[in-house]
Amino acid sequence: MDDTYGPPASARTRVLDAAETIAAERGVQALTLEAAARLAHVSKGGLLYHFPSKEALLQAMLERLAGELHAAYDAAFAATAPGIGHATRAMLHWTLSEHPRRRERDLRIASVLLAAFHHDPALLDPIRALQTRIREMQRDDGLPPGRASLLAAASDGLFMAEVFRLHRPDEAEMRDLAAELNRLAATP
Amino acid sequence: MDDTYGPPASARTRVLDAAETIAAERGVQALTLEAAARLAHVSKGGLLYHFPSKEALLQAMLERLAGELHAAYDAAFAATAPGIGHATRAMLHWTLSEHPRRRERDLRIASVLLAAFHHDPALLDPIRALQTRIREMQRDDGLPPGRASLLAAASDGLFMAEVFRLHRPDEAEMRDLAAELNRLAATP
DNA sequence: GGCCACCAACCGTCCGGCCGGTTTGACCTA
DNA sequence: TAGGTCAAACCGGCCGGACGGTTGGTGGCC
Repeated sequence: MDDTYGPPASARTRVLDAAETIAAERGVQALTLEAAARLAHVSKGGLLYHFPSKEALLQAMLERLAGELHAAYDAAFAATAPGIGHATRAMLHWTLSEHPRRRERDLRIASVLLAAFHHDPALLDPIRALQTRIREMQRDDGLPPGRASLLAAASDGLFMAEVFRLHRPDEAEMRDLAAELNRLAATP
Repeated sequence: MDDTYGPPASARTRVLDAAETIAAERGVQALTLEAAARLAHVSKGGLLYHFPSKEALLQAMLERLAGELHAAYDAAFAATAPGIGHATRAMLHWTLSEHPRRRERDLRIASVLLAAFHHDPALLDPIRALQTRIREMQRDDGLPPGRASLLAAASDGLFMAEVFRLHRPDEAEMRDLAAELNRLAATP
């Protein structure tokens, strides 16, 4: 979110933030143009000035999200020690990162994905592109065949548990799981 | 689906099948009471005779699905050789099974989950119960700590790629991935 | 006759999208 | 610097359609 101080956020940004907040806190079906406009302190007409249709709004949300995720992965890659499993360890570093609002972050991502997918599955294309890019970087990672795929799938699975509010590992289980993941990402 | 021959399917069953078909083929937002009734050759009033609300319909879909999945897991467990990682190998056997319509099966499950979740996340409780049961069986599986969790997450991740129509491994990648999964499910 | 299964027309609500305004502020010109 | 111009940004009421749910029936079978 645009939580930096300084000039007040533009109406466009406020609408995007509001839409994400509604989807995350009240669910996909609560995300209507009127609700987003109201939370962003913009009239419905004003919202439609920036996003001529609901699909345009969702598309903009997805593009912004995909941009952030690309940048986050690149940062994780740069901050990860080179060597065997570089791209894979970077991916795990990002998914397992313990910053305090990890849960909120995942919930926000999940809500945007669900809202967009509900309207039109094709809207997820920017996310598919990110996934493809990471898979390509993993290809020459020096890990045994199937290993990178397995770890990517596991990472996706943890995320899915968040998306659908399924079983979330407790702290101890998470620690063991993370250790196993990291071990497999560095063992040829 | 109820594709056995014999007495014609009851209206109730036809409606459940129709609802699943619509969700799978045309997406969650196309699943309306009218559409389901039409496809099932039942009037809207007739549908509401069996399912007094949309929520009741979705709940029935979920319960039927959860029942099938419980039975499928039990069958897989019985068909799996005992020993280290029994419950985990059974889980993998089911998710990786190569029966010809695996893709359709996953798509159908995904659609039901999405439709129910969209209406009310609490409707997924029967699925959560199944997941909890499998986790409990895995607890005393004789695998190193974190291993069962990892493999369960990977299994979920493969399923999530299907749910959101994301990257699906090609045949070669799938073979390597399956080999790696099975190896890890049998190695202490 | 009476009940079960089903029908078809209808209703109220909500939501996406449109439209005719109105304010704001940047830029020009004399 | 006062006045004028114009477009970008924004307003809020309205409409049409779709969807979930209701109601008053109707035919067949025990």
